[in-house]
Amino acid sequence: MIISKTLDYAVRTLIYLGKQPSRRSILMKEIAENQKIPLSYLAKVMRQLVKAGIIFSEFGPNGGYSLKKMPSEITLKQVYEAVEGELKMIECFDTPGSSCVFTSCCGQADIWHEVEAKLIKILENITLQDVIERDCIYPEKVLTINKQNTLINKQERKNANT
Amino acid sequence: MIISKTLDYAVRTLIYLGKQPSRRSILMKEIAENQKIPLSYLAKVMRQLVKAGIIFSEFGPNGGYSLKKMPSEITLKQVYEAVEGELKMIECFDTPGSSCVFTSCCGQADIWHEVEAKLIKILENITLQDVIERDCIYPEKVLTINKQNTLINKQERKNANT
DNA sequence: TAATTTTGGACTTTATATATCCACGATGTA
DNA sequence: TACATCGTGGATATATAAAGTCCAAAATTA
Ligand code: SF4
Ligand code: SF4
Repeated sequence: MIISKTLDYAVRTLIYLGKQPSRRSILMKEIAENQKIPLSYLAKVMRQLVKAGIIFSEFGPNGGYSLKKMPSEITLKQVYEAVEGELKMIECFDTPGSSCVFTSCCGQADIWHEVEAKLIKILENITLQDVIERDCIYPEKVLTINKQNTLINKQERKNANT
Repeated sequence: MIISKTLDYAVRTLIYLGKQPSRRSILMKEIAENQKIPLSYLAKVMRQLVKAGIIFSEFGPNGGYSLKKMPSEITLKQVYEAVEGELKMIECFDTPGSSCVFTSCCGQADIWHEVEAKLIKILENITLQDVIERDCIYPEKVLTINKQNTLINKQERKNANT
């Protein structure tokens, strides 16, 4: 019942991205160095975050990562499930592979399900924005993007440069 | 963030003990067979429950285990901590050995601490009584003991037999 | 004393989390 | 096109923790 190192890495990465004053892409290498995360392991975590639709990745020179949503739209539940898979307190229910002989008659499973539901609700109500605001080094310029801009990125930078 | 097998064993054991109509001692072997738990592993779990003051153990013939408190006085938090140790979401705080470079400046730790506090509160508000009542085979006679009797056990049985 | 049952700890096995590696695919620049 | 940059994907290794086993010692009863 403890936050894994992997999840810690993921949250720190998102904090780092969320704190960027502009939406430029950040190199994985920069994150790894700044956050003291093994680069080759971070690569894996990043992939999971991309796959979950939380961050945005770009190849090649000037490539890197950026948030795909506003910090206030990213919940801890999303981040948790991006790296750990679906949040389940106990495996016996909703799990095809499991085969506990007591499944059909167990008060415990019910109870854990209720706890699970409450925990999920808690995590759904905490956003990356909340986490960043709690950070002691709170940047003056926090990333705030219009929903319309969510998918613009390199293009934006290109236009800005001309 | 999943209930370990060990905790599942512990709760099932307590349900089994709590369902006993009288306060007689139950053999570890009986629990292991009834609950399909490896005997030699269960032995370890029982020790932890004894150590935590949740159950009562007696040596020798007619020995075995029984609840030390009423089901309504045993919370899931107690059971959790009996087998898993103190419930902590994240290690960086309150842990002397830990040495995260960000400890002094991390919004994440704060947040997890809040989640931890909420989760603990939830687990403190669920008792073994609640779990047993949720069980589909709810015994007519549920174990209910006066607080005064908490420590009487074998003596009780002896008197009853004469 | 002998039988019974828990206790304590050392030990092994198995599973999971964490970390590493390298060849490949996508992109930008010249 | 050629080349440098940077993320992707999967295979593999290592470390750590969970789960399970075993046996001799201690406590109790008869
Ligand atoms: S005993 Fe109950 S809670 Fe435990 S695995 Fe079986 S069904 Fe689930
Ligand atoms: S980064 Fe923050 S939450 Fe993570 S271990 Fe360090 S202090 Fe704790």
